[in-house]
Amino acid sequence: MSNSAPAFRDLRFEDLETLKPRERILKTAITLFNRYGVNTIGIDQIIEESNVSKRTFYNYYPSKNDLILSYLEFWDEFRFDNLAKHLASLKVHDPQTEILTVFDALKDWIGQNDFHGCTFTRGLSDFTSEDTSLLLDKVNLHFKKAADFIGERLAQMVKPAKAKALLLELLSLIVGAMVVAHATGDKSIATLNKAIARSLLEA
Amino acid sequence: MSNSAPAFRDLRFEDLETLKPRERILKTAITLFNRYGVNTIGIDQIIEESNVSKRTFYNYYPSKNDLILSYLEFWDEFRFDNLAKHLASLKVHDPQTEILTVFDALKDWIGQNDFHGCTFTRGLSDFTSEDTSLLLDKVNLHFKKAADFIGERLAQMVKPAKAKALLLELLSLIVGAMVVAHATGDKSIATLNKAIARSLLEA
DNA sequence: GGTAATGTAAACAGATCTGTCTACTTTTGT
DNA sequence: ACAAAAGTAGACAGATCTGTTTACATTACC
Repeated sequence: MSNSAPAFRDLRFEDLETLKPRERILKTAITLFNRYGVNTIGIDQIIEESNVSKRTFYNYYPSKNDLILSYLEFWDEFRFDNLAKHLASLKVHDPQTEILTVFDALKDWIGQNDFHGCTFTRGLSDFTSEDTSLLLDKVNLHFKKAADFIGERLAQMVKPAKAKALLLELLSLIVGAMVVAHATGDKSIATLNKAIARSLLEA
Repeated sequence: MSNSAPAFRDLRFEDLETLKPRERILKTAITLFNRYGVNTIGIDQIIEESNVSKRTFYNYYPSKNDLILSYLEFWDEFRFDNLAKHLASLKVHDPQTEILTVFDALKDWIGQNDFHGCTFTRGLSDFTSEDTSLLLDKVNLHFKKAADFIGERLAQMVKPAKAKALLLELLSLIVGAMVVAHATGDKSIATLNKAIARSLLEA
């Protein structure tokens, strides 16, 4: 696992044939991994659907795990960039408002066409073997970044003991929304949970 | 996929060598599937760790999917039996109390040694191919049973429009607790979310 | 005690998967 | 224009996985 991810761009909406091989491979992986999971999708299928030769594939991604790593990096980057965009459009910047903005970003994430559950929640279960420990690290890092973002703002609002409970509750509202949206197809849960989060923060 | 599950017993705490081959296989599968997932665990590994010959394995479980099905049935049965046990010990039986009891059962489930996330939440992602559609059906049936249990009681408490939102919120609190407990290792989330559920139901 | 059921051990077939390698073609930069 | 870089096509090795089969041993039961 050695390659760095390509500069961020929204590969999801880019035409396959206009992309260079490397990004064409990644875009195909994003689609297939999201839909069927990293374990059931083989290299051969990604190679075929991205119209690339096997040699070219292994030139850019020396192993399948490298590709999965880039896939995780893509979504991590995408999600935090999206959050940053929402934050930038805020008029006020108090901690509570910023925390609640996470639920607006969440709404985008859930609402994307072809949403098949949270990549990172899934990763908690997918990367349990020794040769995927680096991938599990990436997953945990993503959760840590999210927890830190919220935790830092809670620290400005409430006492530490209260902050600890609130952090767990907020994380639960976030991932709960994703799983419920995935399982039921009902996307209103993001808005419902934002309201619950607000009432918790104002209590 | 043809075999029926063995009569319910808590195989999780039963000694391997005291069990008959069929249940020895299932117990091994429960342990390994929970920890590493159904996709990364092979038949050969289950056969070896359950001290059974390949022939015997295929005698009881004609295919790997049969075993996974029994595994799902085991947990479905276990969870609803556990809920029933909690319900039986209630003094009062109003709808709200019964709904909140789900969080007590959830606490047991999360608190089990070797908890590695929700079997059924994971199944939503694991069973995405054509030859696992029956397994996905089982997963969805489990969620439907849970949703029905809560939904029937909500119908006695609030108006339909309110019930729809409450159902999603409660399901989110349940699965959110499981994922957060899995990701962080902090099991207090079950109790925290029960309190949130209570305040939602009393609003 | 003898027969049928149930078990062990392990070779084998066939499919699939990751990753390597060879031979050839196209693109690109200067 | 021409050399280097990047690409295609695809055979192949080696590992792994599911499921079958053969040959033999043990257990259970009437």
